[in-house]
Amino acid sequence: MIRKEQLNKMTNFLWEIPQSYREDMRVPARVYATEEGLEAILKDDSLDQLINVSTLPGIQKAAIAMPDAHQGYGFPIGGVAATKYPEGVISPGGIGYDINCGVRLLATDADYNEIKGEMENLATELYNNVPAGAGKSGPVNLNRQDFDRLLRRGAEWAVENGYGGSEDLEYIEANGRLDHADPNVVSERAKQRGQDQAGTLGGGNHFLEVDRVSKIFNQKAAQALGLHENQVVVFIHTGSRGFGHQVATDYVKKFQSKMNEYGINLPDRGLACAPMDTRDGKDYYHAMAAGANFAWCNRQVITSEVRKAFRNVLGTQAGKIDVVYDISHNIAKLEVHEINGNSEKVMVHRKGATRAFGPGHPELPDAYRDIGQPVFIPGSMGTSSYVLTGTTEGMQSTFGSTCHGAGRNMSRTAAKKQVDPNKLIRRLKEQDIHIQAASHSGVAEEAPLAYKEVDMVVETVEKAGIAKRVLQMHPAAVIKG
DNA sequence: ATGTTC
Repeated sequence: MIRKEQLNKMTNFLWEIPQSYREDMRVPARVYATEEGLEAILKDDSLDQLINVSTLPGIQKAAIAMPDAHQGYGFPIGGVAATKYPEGVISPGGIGYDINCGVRLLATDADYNEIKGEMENLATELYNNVPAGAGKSGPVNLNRQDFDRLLRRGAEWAVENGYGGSEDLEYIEANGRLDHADPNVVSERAKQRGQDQAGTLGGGNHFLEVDRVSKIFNQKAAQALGLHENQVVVFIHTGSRGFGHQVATDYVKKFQSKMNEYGINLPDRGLACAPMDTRDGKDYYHAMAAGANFAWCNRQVITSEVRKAFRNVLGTQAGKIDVVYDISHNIAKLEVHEINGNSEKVMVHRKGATRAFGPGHPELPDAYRDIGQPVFIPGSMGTSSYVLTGTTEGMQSTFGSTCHGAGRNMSRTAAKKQVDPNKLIRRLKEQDIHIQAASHSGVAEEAPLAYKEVDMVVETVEKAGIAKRVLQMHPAAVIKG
């Protein structure tokens, strides 16, 4: 395992393992962390994994880890790797098994103090409207032809079928649809698992949360996002469910058996990949795009169910519920970035990392062009969450990326041993936080003590200059799998 | 993350 002495301190918030550290490194490995944050990251294998990532064919500039980094499959969670297009590789392990896991924020017109008394009813109604937990099916159940159409069209499919309005699409990364999604390169098994899963939350760290805006750091940005203090907002964290998981499983297995054929030799099987200019590489990208589209559709269907639940409990009091934005933190995107003074096309793998484009980027909605891309950073269950925006500096240093959450610092097994879920639920209720969960052991696994301090993670990315705080939110109702 | 070990 790598030790602190082997890292060069570049700034108070950035550390580097030079390319000379190991012969097979193609670029340096960099980690954003405070001194204290680094100690936590060094406790698991995430930086050794980051060094392995730096050996990927075609990797550009650096393998990058965020302050919420922890050990994952092959690649660390909280990592960014950009590979040169088209001769570099694409790797399912650099994207994650939950393809296009991401976070969507909705803004209601309600004031927290006015609807506080309805929060428990709202939690129950949301829980009843949005199936939570592993293996649950949702309101959408499609035949194969319609499901293929959903995979091609993403969030658009949901809107066309009565889940939300077309104005929602403008406020989703990539407008909720990646081109080139191809159902023909997705296994039958993946389609079977996914065809009744749109509109479901899933388990693990996924959640549906009602929050109040508790503190504003940047008034101008908050205003552009349509957010103000004490406003009730809704936070949705989920991904592509069993569908994306099966796509990832299929291609990891396929690539692992063909690494010799591609002539690629890597230090960890979890890095299995294919050159983007091969049939296999293209097929995975097109399958991943289908997974991404499924996840956007999922969050769009859930949005529509949330609107229904609010109407059922509050009538017109909730007002119009708008999509603020929808970000992806497990995805690879073909983007143009400046590398050594040249504009280069790269496949930016973000695994547990959020795209954070700076002000002026053409892909941002008009209303957000001047403030930069909104970024949503959830804390652990029952703690606060943050809205940030991307920066110009981040475009240079991290391919326009930042962190994605608090990041675990304890295993699920260890958390289960230490936490009594009923006690935790009671304690949170005393703080006016209402939990509705499908699984009590899931609640224990997600206890705040199993996570790093989100405030520390957010402070690190802000001080490092790769994202800027806009506001803080505080939970009032939490739906968990 | 995941029909939580095809």
